[in-house]
Amino acid sequence: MNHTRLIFHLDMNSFFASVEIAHDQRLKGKPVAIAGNPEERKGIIVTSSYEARAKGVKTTMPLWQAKKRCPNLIILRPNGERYRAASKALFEILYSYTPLVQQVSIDEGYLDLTSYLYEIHPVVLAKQIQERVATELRLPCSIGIAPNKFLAKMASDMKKPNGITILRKRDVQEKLWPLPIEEMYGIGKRTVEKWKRYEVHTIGDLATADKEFIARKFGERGIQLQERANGNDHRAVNPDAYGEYKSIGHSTTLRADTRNHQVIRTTLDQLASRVHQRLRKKDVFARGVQLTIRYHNWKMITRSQKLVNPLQDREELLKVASALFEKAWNGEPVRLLGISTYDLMDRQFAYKQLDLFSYKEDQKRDDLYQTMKQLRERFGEEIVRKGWSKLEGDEK
DNA sequence: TCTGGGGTCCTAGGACCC
DNA sequence: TCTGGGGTCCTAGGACCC
Repeated sequence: MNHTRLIFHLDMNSFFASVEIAHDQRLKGKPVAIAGNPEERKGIIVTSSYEARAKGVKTTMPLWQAKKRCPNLIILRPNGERYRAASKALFEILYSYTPLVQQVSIDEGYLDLTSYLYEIHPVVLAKQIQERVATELRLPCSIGIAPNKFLAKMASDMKKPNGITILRKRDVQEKLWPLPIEEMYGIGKRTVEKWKRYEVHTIGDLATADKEFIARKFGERGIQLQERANGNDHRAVNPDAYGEYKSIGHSTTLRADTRNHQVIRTTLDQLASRVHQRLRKKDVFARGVQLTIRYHNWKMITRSQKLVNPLQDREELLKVASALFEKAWNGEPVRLLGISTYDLMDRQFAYKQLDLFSYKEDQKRDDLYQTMKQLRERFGEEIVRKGWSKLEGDEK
């Protein structure tokens, strides 16, 4: 039951920038950043090389600000195709070690290598993987080695680039606890202040705080974080988690804030098309639709709707999303629009559901037919017909 | 000259049912 | 003549991550 596991977390170092450098060696050693097009108001840093970071370039920073900090910054547009190809090659390498690989994003994944535990030293194994990624793909990565996912994740973050870090349960107190609370995976900018208000400044503070107190102030989530701060995490490496989407959606920032119905209609139309294409590609149906509006002042609202019958059809999706928009829009200029689908199900389940639905409709018709028949038998055709037309007339 | 786009998970409140 | 409590589903918002 209580077996020791061997979990790796592999994290690519500045993935997009590294792929570009691997593709064009002349970029090596230079400050490189990947960023969107400022003309379309998408000019933010997606990622950057370590040379750029050294100059103060940071992810999500507006491009103009990055240029100010690093005037000789080499800026490239994202090349999704190229990154997906590199990612595919990376995971093929990982799968050659074990089928127990859980991809968590394009450039990051967990491996359950427990079966190697007494065969080979974990660090030797990690070096081997790192070497292969470096020689076959010309890409750097960091690997965290631990008995569970949380510790492996924290470990891979400790040495970058090209790091290998072991974090055993017995190392937690010495290596994990001194870290500031903001470095804890799962605690973000928004809650750091709250934690600090309660004198929780380090991961160690969180680990050793009174459990009742944590539960009272931070709820279930707080307790979960405290468990992890103590090095406990029982989540399994789940190879199927990636790709089993819970939602599929697209959103886009408009070139300019707008109240223009035509622009909004066109945008929703395009978003519906993109979402529809992906639903079809995965061959899934959705039982829920969510619409997102971000206003000129960055205020964001969402409106969602559950559906009786699962949909995949583009027109239906557009209809639901448009209706949600009309209901939600306060008339102020819109900055961003998004359409997302959720409660997804495979085709065969969707059809079962549709069949069931039409079955119910049929059932209702049958019931009505039976009732009418009985009425006719009791009161005669003429009376029933009059009653029926009176009813219909009353409705108008 | 502000601030992208893809997701997951959690919480809180209201409706509704028993 | 004052008003329980639990469970489930749905919606909206928000935190967080890459």
